Amino acid sequence: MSPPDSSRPRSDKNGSERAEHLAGLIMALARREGMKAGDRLIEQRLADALDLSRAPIRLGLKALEAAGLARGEPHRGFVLAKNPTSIAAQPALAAVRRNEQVYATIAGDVLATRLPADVTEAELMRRYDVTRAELQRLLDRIAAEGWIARLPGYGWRFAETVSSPEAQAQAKAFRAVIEPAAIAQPGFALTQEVIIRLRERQQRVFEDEIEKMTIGEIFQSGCEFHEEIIRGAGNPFFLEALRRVNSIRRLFAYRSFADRDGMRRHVREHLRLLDVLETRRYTEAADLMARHLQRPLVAGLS
Amino acid sequence: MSPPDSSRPRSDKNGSERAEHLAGLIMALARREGMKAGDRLIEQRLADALDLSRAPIRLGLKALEAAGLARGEPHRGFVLAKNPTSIAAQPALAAVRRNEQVYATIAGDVLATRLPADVTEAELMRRYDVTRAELQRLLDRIAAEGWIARLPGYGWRFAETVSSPEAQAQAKAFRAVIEPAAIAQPGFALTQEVIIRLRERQQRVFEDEIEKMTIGEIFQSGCEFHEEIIRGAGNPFFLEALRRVNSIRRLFAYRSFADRDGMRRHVREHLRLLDVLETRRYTEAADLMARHLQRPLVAGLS
DNA sequence: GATTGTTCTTTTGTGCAACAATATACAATC
DNA sequence: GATTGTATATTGTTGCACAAAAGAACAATC
Repeated sequence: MSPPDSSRPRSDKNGSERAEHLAGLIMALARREGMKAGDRLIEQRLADALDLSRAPIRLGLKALEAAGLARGEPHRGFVLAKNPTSIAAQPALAAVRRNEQVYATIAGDVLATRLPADVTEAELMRRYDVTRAELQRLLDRIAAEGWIARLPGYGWRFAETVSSPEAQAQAKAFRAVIEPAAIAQPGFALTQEVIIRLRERQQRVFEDEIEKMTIGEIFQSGCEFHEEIIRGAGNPFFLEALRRVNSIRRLFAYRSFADRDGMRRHVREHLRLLDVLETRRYTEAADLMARHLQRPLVAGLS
Repeated sequence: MSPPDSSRPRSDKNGSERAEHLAGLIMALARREGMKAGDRLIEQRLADALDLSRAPIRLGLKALEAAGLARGEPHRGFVLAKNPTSIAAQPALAAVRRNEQVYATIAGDVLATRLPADVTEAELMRRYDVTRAELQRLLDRIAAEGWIARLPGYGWRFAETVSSPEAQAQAKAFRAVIEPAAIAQPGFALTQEVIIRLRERQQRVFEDEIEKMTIGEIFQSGCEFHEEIIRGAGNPFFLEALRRVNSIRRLFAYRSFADRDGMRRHVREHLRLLDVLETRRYTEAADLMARHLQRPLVAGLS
């Protein structure tokens, strides 16, 4: 119909989009693990932690070096050049992949119901100007996160879980059921190591990182905390259910504002919960969790 | 390595695999709806119910006619030729699609841990002798059901939810938490129509169909019952969580034997539950549900 | 007025071949 | 002994042309 519009260049000439992405993953990991400047970045260890092999890790490391965040000597591997900070604060890695942007745009459009519940791939390809392959990866990811599903014929349907305005309250109600229940499960237990690791991380956040973290990171850290706790039930169904809720809550998170004080209080509750869990008073812990989840707090943040 | 084995014929000459599949869907629907011989099969209505358009429905109807299960007059549409019975009992439609078999085989292999947790697509293609496209559809479906997930690099990883031997008990524990809790949610409500429809269906199963149904069908009917109930909470997170558990329980179901008496008792409990729900005694209903779910019963059947 | 028959358009799946990314194994180096 | 460097095999992705499936609109029939 319209003139054969010279479509957007197939692949922009930034050679190393993937590499920068990997670099970001590595930095995020280093951050979570509380690594400091000077710590070694051991390929195999990173590979294991990220469920990859050394080849892609190495790409990421080279990108980190190019960005000045790591230093490498031949045969001696790489070393962190700076204390890892928020990725968002690293302009050198700011080449957020195009797909991320499209993802975010779609998420925004769905949340604002600017998209119909049922859509076809072709529609989306036109609307967001992506290739079929790119779109399919996106859709697969979204499907895995549980907010879109294939229709039997053509097209996809967004889950009501996202499109509805009450979704946030519903997510909260759901968590208020499963999280305390998980803790109250007969076999519930957390190893000392896990508790220590969680406490360290929360403490770090509490003491000096809250100010430097983005909303997304704070949210992520909260999710990981709760998921680690619920994992203690030893029942993957609880964990998986929580993961799904969280992946949807993440969509809302970007809209919520940063209330650093509220967050501090929130993290303090996490620490308190850990204390109770450590002494194995699980009934009490379940109770505490229930109250923790009821607190109003920052919209959408727990 | 081995001689270039003349691979399996691309597409066996059964022209209408898809059509038979659609026919099966239509019969299953007719069955669920309690239709009888002589009832009209209205294209648009079927299309709406199956989330498809009339084109594929029509294919299915023609296949049904070819199989002698429906009769069609020009310009007068199709009519059920026989009371719809178990699809398994319809040899004419027995051309279960090859993919179903592969699916079942994979499921079996995973349950019996004959497969490693991490697999690559190429491995699976070789092992089950399917094309890439076929395999991808299967994997997508399995991923949607939640028991496999893509790894960041190559390959896929089966969820521990399936591979572990305690999965069944864990599914039960999880349901015992969410189902009663859903009923106990503040806004819980079921419309009279839903209750009536459910009661009808359960009654039908109870009175004369249990004997004729396959394990899979009985299981399916149970799932639908519970899902319909939980939907009353108006919170899609509960519903979705239950759906996921059920799609995994379905894998186990095929291994369990048929205890028709246990099932009768089971269905009777469903009917009792409906009575309580009808009078809006939700606390009591939640209780009843909790007990219903605790009952040992047939392995894997609730 | 509802339903079916027919036709046309749009959308999606498929197979292939070149290409890119990842994994693996082993040698080299600290 | 652990870690990095390198080479090679394996695996997955992309774009394209073509085939098949699904959807939509409207006429024909009951």
